[in-house]
Amino acid sequence: MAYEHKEIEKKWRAEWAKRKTYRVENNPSRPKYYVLDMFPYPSGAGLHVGHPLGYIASDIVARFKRHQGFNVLHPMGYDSFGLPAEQYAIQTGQHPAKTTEVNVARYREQLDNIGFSFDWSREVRTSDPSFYKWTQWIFLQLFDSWYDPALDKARPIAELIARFEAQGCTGQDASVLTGDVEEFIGEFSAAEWKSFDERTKQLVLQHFRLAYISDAWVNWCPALGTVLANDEVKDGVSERGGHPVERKRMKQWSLRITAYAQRLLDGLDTLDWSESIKEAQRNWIGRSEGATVRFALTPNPSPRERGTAQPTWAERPGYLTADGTVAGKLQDLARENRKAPTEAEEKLWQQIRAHATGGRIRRQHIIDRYIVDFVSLPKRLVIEVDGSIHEARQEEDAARTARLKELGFDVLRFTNDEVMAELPRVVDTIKATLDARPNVAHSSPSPSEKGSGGEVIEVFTTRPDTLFGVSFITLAPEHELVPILTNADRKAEVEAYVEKAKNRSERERQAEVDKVSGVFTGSYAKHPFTGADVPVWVGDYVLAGYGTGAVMAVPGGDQRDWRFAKHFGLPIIAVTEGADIDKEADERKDATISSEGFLKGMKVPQAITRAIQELEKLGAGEGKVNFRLRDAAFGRQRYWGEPIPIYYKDGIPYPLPESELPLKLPEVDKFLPTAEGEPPLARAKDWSYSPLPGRGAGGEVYPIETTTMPGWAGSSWYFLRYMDPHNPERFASPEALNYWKQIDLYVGGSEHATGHLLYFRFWTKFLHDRGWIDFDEPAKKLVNQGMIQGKSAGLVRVFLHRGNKDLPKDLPYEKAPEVFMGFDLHYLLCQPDHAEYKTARQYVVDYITNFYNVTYPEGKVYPDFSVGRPDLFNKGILIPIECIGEDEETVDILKLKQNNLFSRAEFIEWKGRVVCLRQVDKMSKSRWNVVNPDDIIEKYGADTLRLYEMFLGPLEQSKPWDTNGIEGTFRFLRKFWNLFHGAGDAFGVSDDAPTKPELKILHATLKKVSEDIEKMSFNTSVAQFMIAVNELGSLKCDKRAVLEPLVIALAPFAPHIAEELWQKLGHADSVTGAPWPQWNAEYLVEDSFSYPISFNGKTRLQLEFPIALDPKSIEAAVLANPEVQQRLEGKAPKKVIVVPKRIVNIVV
RNA sequence: GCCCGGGUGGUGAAAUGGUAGACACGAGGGACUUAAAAUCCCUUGGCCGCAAGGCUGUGCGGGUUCGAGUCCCGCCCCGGGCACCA
Repeated sequence: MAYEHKEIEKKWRAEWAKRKTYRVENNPSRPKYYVLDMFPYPSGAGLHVGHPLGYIASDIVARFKRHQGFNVLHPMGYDSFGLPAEQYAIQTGQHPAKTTEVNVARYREQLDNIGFSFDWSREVRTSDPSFYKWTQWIFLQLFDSWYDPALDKARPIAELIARFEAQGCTGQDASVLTGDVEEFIGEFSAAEWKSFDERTKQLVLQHFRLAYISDAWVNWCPALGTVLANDEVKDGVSERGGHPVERKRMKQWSLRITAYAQRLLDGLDTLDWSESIKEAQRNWIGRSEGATVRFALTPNPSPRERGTAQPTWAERPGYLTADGTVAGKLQDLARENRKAPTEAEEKLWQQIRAHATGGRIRRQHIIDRYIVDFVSLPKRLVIEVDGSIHEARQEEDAARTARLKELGFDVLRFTNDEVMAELPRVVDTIKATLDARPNVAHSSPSPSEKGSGGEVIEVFTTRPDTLFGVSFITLAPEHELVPILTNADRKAEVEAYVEKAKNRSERERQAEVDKVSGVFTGSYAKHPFTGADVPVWVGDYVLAGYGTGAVMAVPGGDQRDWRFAKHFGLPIIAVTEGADIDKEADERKDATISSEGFLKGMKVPQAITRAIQELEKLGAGEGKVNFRLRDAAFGRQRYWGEPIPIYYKDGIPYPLPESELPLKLPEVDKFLPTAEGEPPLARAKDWSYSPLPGRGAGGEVYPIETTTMPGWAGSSWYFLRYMDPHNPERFASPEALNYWKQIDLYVGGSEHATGHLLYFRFWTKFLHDRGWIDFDEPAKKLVNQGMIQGKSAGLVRVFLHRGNKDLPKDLPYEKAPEVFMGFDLHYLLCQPDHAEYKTARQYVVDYITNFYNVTYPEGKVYPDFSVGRPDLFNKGILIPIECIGEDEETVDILKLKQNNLFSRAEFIEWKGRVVCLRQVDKMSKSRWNVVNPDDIIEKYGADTLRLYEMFLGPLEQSKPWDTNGIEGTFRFLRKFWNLFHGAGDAFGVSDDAPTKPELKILHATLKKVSEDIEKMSFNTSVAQFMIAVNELGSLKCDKRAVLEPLVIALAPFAPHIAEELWQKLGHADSVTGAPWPQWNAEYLVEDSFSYPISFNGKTRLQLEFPIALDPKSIEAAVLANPEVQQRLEGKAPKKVIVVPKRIVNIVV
């Protein structure tokens, strides 16, 4: 009987389903092993041969572990929320749930064809309400948590409230605010906390929650109509689709992943993950150690002192808004006022500062001769709260308002009563007014906006040891102090520069990295150590989003500062010994400090420590760790995602009660944003929540959040759901969580290095902190399978030159079909020196002339033509690979013409054929180079596909798909099958005792395969199986004692054929449950070893000696050998090295 | 620029510091067959040689070692990640 793969595989797929062979129970009495594949997104294109690579590898490990007696959890499911289904829905009106359903069915069918041991009873889908109920629940846990830096873990928000009630909020708590999006809300006492109203309290708490909403800089993608996470943006365009992305400030849900930065970094050391992934995460987290340094600002002499005319406010040094003549007196008064605010002022202040709106709001600020209650300097808006006394002073107030207007301020007035009675309305009015006003200072995304103390420029540096080399300070163009620090005479220049820098796209900025640009503000800051005046510049090499958006420039020690200094002729101070500062900055970290000051002569690390000490002594700075990691944007203006279970009351977000979960996706008429630009969920009818019974009937009704969660929400915790997938009470029971714990082996692509793999670790740590799980890393071991690439095929397009006056006017260009040629012909046309060049060119000219059937004036060569670029990634024309012949390069023109896009095309043959260029490329539907596993399975069977994908090379390595070698693995399976089938193809094995050589082959194979699976070196295990089959074949071995263990060993790789043979061997149960055959070293013992005898390391002959022979005797025997003697030519060897069971080397 | 990988026959690739190229594809030759498929055998890194054999060979240049694809130093090239990150 021949090896009939189709029948066998069909039979066993059905049998496995019937017997529930792969069903896994939670059984704490057995040792567990959890193997997981990264969640696939079920795309419409289906699986290609690259997808199963990792699944096959993990399936082999899962089956192997099962043979070894482990209870193996090996589930599969779908990350079924996502953009493609929604885009498709927008185009076709088809509900994404429906598309997803179809795609999932297709995936399932393809996966089933490959014979995986997935326990499908545990399948999960992120878009299933019974799943996303728990995604929403975890979100609510995040919302209900804050990060306690003292305990270094997340805690319930109730505990923060208790703390506020007991001790208020001290400066130390500021370190909780690690995100980049919110402003520090200031300190408050326990008494103050208690006096806050509900709304204020909620606003304050927003600044601490791990899931919070705020005005944030986001990556807005207009084409996709949504915001993107940092890892979804590459080189300024969206990773999916390549649409431009811009920075935009908008209300946004974020997750405070930054609180976990240090732990995410530290945890990497405990993980058995590939170094490249760990390195990518380290880069992404971007920890840098250094110091914060504060430079006090040096006021410029005022114009008045210089005897010039009364300046307008806008011309002043900005923050100095007071009239110099009365400033001193007013300052005292203002200070007093701040200490004793009226009740209304205090109430409003708490609201305003909690609101984080319109940049920083100052209170009791002096402007000209007046103390105003509140002011936003960047928005030039004054807010006054008038007591009853103002009624008698209306005239005076009018004069005051007029003066403020003259200075460029608008005044918003409220009465005490208004503030007390209608606070929300007052706040909303202020907000609306602020929002409507243009920003004079560009609002800074800097996390360091502290809002207290005197005016300073705060910088972050990793090299405080170079402080004595500071010769200027550079601010990012977006820095909030820029407009304030700009001197009147430089205003136009600075504004122009800022405007230009702001409008330059991220892409441009990256492209023009070597162009130095900047502008002097005219202001100076005080050096904290020397007291020297340091000029303040603006330069776009400083990024607003990192550190404080300002750097202390040390041109002697930092190459970027050096270039800036060189370009603008600023002083360059040598900071280190042996530096050649005329040529470049010295960035060495093992140097000795040479700049004048107390650090001189110290080594860099020592100087860093000392500098920080001194800064702290002066109160001018302190040691600080900075991270590049930003908080994760969590809201998407999209339909097809998990709804965020939040409702709004007075504009404040509140969690939906657990009993309301899952909050199901509502039906909408269209999957597009509303006319007002609201997300699609805003289209839903009755998208609101009423806490009282009788929803909508007399009870209060509150709007529900309209953004949805991003694609990575569900995948951040799905591995836990597989442990207990149908639990209606919890995301998974404690018993299941305690049994399965972490993933033992996680297999997937390295493209998830900084996205999924970081969020998934973050959520795990969070759930651990809140006591839901007792481990804080999700996956112990991670293996990245390489990509299987496609091979694109392309042709060269021929372009007829237009606009040539000599050409006949009636050439039918517009109607002309496209003309293509092969790459062999194109190559000739590019080689004017080639012998065939002229022939080839004339051939093409003749072809085209003939084809268009036109005649030309005598002596002219027409038509004039050019050809496309041969680079497929650029301008080459890709063609479907199905249209290529067996030789892998000749185009099958008839087949190609069946494709609509080419039906009218013409192909210029050369030497009877059209040759396409093949280029290794990403395998994707759009590149027409997809190889479908179903086709391979149809021809060779799933077992062959599985073996072949493993045989291709190391799992981690990327390689182009090539069916060249597949015959080899197919032949191997046939030979394996034939070992069990004697003459006449009848099944038959003998029960004779195996011979020594047979046992040796068997045990050598068992040893190699067992070890290789542990190492995930599958290509070498397949090779070993081939060796075994070849050798047993030549020995004509048909012994059960040899073949039966081999069936078990092969079962993880080729389960269908193994089951069939197992059954034929007389077993009623499945081979998957058979215990793994142990190899026995006894059978591998050799009696003798054939020693390579080398002279000076070059092997010359082989001599066989018994294993037991000691090195001394071997040496004697080798030297006694006539051939060796002959080679020695009578000379005595200098040295003889005998390595037992390895080699003999004679040194002459 | 920085940080990870990697570079071995015509191809995919093996190789605890110890006989480089296992295994497989492809190619060439042969057997069986009317023929094809299937199967089996031989050859297959390069160069020289009828042969025995010799020389050479793991991106390049050095080094360590009795012995280096493997370890060290300096380059080149390819793939991936990060990037005016202070």
